[in-house]
Amino acid sequence: MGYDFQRIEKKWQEYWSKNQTFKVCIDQNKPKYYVLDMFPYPSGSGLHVGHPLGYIASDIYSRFKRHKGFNVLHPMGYDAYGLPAEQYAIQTGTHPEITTEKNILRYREQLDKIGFSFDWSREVRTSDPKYYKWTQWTFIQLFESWFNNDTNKAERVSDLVVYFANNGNKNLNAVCDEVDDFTDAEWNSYTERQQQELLMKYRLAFISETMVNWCPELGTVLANDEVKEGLSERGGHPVEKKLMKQWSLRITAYSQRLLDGLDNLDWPDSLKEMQRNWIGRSEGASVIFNLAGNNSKGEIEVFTTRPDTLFGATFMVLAPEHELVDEITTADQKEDVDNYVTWAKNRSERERMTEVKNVSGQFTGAYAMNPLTNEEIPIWIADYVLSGYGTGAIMAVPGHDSRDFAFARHFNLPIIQVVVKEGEAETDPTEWDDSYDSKEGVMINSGFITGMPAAEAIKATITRIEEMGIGKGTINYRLRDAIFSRQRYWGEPFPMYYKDGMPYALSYDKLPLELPKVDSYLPTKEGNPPLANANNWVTEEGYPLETNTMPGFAGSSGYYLRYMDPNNESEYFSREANEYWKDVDLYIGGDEHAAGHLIYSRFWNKVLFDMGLVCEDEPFKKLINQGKIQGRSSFVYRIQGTNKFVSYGLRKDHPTTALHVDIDLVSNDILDIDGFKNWRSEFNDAEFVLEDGKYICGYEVEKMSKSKHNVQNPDALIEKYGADTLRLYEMFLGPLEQDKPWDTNGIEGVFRFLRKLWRLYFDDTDELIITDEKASADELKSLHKTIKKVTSDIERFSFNTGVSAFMICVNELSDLKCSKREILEPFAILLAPYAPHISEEIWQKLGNDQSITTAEFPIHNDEFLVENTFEYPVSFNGKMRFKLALPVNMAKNEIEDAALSAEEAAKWLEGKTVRKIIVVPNRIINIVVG
RNA sequence: GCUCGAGUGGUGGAAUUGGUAGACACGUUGGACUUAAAAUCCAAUGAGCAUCGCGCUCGUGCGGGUUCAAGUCCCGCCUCGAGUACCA
Repeated sequence: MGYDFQRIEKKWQEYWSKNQTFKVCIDQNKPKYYVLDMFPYPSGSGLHVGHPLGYIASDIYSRFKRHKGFNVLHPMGYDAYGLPAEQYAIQTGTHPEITTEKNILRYREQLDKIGFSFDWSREVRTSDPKYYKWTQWTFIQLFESWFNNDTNKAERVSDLVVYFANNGNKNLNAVCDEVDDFTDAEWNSYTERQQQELLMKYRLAFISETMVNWCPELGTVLANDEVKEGLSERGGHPVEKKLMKQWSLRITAYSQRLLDGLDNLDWPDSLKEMQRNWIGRSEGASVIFNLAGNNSKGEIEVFTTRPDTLFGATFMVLAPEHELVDEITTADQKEDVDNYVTWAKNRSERERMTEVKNVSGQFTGAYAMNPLTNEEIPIWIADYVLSGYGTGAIMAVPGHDSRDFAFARHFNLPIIQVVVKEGEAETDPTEWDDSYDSKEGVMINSGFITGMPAAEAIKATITRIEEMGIGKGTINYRLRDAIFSRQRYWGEPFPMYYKDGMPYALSYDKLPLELPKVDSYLPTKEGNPPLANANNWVTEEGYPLETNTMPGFAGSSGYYLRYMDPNNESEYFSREANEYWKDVDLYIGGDEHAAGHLIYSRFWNKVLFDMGLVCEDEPFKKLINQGKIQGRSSFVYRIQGTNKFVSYGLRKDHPTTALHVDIDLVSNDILDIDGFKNWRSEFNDAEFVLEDGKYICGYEVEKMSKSKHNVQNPDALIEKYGADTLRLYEMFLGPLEQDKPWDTNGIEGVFRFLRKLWRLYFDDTDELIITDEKASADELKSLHKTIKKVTSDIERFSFNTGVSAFMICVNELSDLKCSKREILEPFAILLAPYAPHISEEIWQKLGNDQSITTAEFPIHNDEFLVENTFEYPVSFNGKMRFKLALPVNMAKNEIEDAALSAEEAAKWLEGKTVRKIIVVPNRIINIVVG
């Protein structure tokens, strides 16, 4: 019979499930370890081989940590809200809940077949009211919080109300929208509505009229990270800017803490870099320019990272949306300015981005004063200045900013050089091809800073403008507040209602606010979100409830916390659970979440941390991005105009068209011709030009997709080879972090390895052949070398080399005809994290009645690895010429003598002088001759 | 444009601290076993040269450099991938 993986895998999957082998509870006697996978969105097409890659790695690590005595939390759940189920509902009327449930069942079935050690008693689903109750609860926490810059953390709005009643907003250093000063007396005289409006400007979850990314095709707004190159991430539909009243999260309050927190995280550098870029901190100064002439009372504030170049500012540019545009535009320019503003407004984001090289703008007719030169400079508007960054206005320094340079050239505006490269002389800017943007250089034509290096001039200018009261050093961030409303059905309802036009939070005992049934999943005729279709969508008192729903990232922002205490009915999680499990020790998932989920989660966690609800400031200590598995598409080559197909090697002889062919019809690039003929009716009578009697297919590495016929789902492979083979093979494919093409060609090798391993323990009739005979030195060496290698490979997440270490060991033990318990029992434990089913079976057959998961991981003993001799590679001038076995403890000078007097050395020494001998003990001997 | 990452046999990849380049596996070729197939086992397999079983030369994207020694470090390029994009 041999290795009967189907029987074995079924048996152990049932055993684990029945015995709740992986159920985990708080155990103060054991150290905790929390291994988390990014939970999947259960899509209709089920798992393909790319999904389990990260799960297999995390499962190996979890099982390893259990063997090492840790209490391992390794949960799984579903990110169950999402667009596809909703779109399916719109098309078919099927409630998204039904579609989602069906997909989850399919996912679960597929996951179970791979033999993961998840504690399913902790499963969470973001769409489950028992879960989203806590998403809504957290939203209320955000609504009831504001950010105090003095303490650098979130505090309660209730405390803010007390402060306002006693002090007004004097001396308050909060992150907020623009607020005028008010006194305690004024505050106390305000109506409730006025007070609520003011508080809204401080809340961490707030509603406001903001410029949002509106996607007409999807009928919803999107957060910045959901827009890629002016198109929606989902579906690739055009996105436009639109002013709408929406919920947002004041994540910008945490910009600096989100940036600083990265330093101590064990995350890939590339991912940290992406987050740093996304946060986009830049240091500079804000400077106030007074308007010249009739408008002399007005002022324009700009942000610049180069205050040193202030003397070179020869004009100003405002974003077309800037609030002063109307006010400052002169009568004779009004028409042109209005036309430009209208034109700019109607340009899609995509157009604006792709037409970056086209310079456009319009003079307003107004002038400002350069505060340092007192020269009048013209004020223009142009859409290369963005309303959303800095102050939406810039001082243009065409000599030292390439965009300003292009603009000045186009509109014939003056250019002044104020920075010169060290040691170079001033040149005529009218002859330049480009501006000099570098900070390396010395100031010229710049009044009191002339002669200073630019870096020093930046500091000196900031000091001067602060003294003059016309500006100050400031820091700007690119990060925007997260827009949190979606005009969709399938998402968490906001626990909010409206009274007198202002939103209020529901009381906690009203949670969860369950998603209502609706007749239509589309927006209403009036253009309101789908929830407006619900009957009676009001509070008990009759106040209307919020009709927007939360975005996809709401449910995923704090799910790792719920896993700590998933069945708690009265709290999100208990203090005890949080203090025990603390944070995620290892988080594995894709890097597509760098600017989304991983920033929102960190923010979410920090707010809860500030409120004393969680004990760690950062949620994910170590993070690994598993690479994507790309598809490997196969092609057949049809001779144009015929139904004749030519084999890969001969395709150049004919004009051909390459067609994707289903990868299930191809094995080792050889086409199953009959299968192909039956694949589609049009190929029934196809003819073939073969090479060596075979039809060889071409291949290409592409994204896995249905249309390319290259999707590999794991079920068929498990059917054919078993889960243990799949697990080993996915790991053997290459380094975890690397993108790699899926190619089943190599899977046979891993399958052969497991069968070979089986034969070490069992004979042809499946009788155990293990003996209690004492192991030999060679056998012990092979085992202990492997223990050492496999342990260190798991610890550094090098799973592919771990698999190869197993193969080497099994090859060696087979050669030694080893069948000794002393060797093969520990070996089974070593393998258990990678191939748990076969290891359990062997373990049981060896007479153990407990699951192998309870066994202690073997520790290698260096004594068995000691060698008496080392085979030195002997090099001459760095080129290896021969090998020489010498005792390991031989003295350096003896090694030199031995090498020089070796028989093979003579030929290389003949007629040469030995200039130098390098001996690195137990490494290498290099003889330099000349 | 900017930021980050990667380029090693026919293929996936290994080489952890600068120290034998190509581990392990696939594929291919030849052989054993078998009526045959599957399975299994053995041998060869970077390229080139060779008085083809002594051996030599070249070889980790390209060009330089440091070093006794470079896939690994430094400088300059090329190609591919990812992120981001008028961020002042």
